Amino acid sequence: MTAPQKTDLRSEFLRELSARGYIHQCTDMDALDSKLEKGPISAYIGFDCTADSLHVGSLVQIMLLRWLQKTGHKPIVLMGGGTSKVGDPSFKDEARKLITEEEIQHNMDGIKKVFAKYLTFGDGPTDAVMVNNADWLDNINYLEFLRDYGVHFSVNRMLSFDSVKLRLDREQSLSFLEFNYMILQAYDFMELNKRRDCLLQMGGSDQWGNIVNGVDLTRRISQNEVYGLTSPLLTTSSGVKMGKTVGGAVWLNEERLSVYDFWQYWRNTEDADVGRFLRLFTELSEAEIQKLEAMQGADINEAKKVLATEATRLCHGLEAAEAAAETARKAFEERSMSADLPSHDIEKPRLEEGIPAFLLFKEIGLANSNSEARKLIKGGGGRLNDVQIKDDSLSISLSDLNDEGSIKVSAGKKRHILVKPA
RNA sequence: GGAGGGAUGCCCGAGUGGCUAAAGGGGGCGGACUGUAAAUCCGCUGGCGUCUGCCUACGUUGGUUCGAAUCCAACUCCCUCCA
Repeated sequence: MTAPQKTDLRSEFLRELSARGYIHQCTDMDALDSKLEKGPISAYIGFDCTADSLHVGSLVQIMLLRWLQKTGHKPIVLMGGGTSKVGDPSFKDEARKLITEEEIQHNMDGIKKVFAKYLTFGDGPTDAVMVNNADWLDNINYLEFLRDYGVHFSVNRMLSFDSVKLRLDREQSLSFLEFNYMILQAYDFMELNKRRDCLLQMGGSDQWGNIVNGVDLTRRISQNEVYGLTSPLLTTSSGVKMGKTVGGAVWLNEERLSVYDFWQYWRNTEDADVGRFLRLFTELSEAEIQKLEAMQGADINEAKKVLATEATRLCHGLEAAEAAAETARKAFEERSMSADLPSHDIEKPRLEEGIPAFLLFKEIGLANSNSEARKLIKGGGGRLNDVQIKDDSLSISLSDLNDEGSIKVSAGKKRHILVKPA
């Protein structure tokens, strides 16, 4: 494993990645650098299709592919249609339903929409392509596979990888099934090298062992030299995994998370993370970033707004990003109503009658249960048109409509929903 | 195959017959302070629109008991050691 050496990198791709903090480890930095310099190469990253959208946790990987394309190379998005069919190996909690073919197809369609925002797909030399490992994994014959490929895997060597060493040191069990995951992923790489002349696999640092196995297998079977590159595992400065908020994961699909909420996620970045996130999640130049991250005290809020708008622009487009920024500006800086806050329609007759506050909070998604809504309100976190309410059963009706013709319902200071009669 | 240990709420982890919706911590949510930040302090953290009430919950199923997370039996899964 070679540590990143930012000094003598020549290819645009690696220079950019290195400067922006995307690189954790690389199997052979120098050789990869020269390959990249000689001409366009194909590189891939694998994604599971266990949900119909990706979230912020996969964003670094997506950005890697985007930079790859931007610097003149060809991204391959590998969907784990084959591996997703196997499902989670540990059935410890409860026998979870296996995902059906239809669900996998549905999820792939959703994920495809995400990638369409970040990459340009097509048939051109640097156009991205999407492939599915079910195409070659589905019909593998066990014995044949073992004889052809199993012989190339040394258990001794596989045991030496950090990913499993930790498990072994802690004396926790490592199932044989997990070993096969590693082998299947290695096979993917070899297959992509054969089919599409793919030279590089990227992924999170947790994928290192799997990637290295793919590099080795490809060398043994095809006598081709391929490379692996991993990105660091991202946490916030407070040590929290990225991408979780009140509503759950920070999804990249608009159907799963509104553009406004996506913008808010970045706006709420911790001070200490601003520079790092600007490099990873926007395409601003180093000079601009240095200017932004140098801001001190309350000024750094301006940098956070830039971060939010830039990151949102990549995912949802400039127009939507700026609209979200404007909505937030009105909501937080003018403390005024904005018609663009997420809204929820309630049938007019019900509003005429009046709805108890806690039921309304539950219904519009500001609380997950009636009790939670009651506790929220009793704890002072419920607001009606910016006025704190203390009675959890307070009847909310048409008489609470404000000048804009809606009712602004808030949980805490940051989550607002406009209730509109319909 | 044999011996021993274990399974507790979102996570970690206490609890060995009633005082247990279950200590403590983490995480999360809300409040105060701020800058829509961090740190700090405070509150909340299974569900149920009638609430000194009901329901659900300590791996699963059954049993003992007035009463079980706690005792017994069988089962499932995990770990350690031996073969």
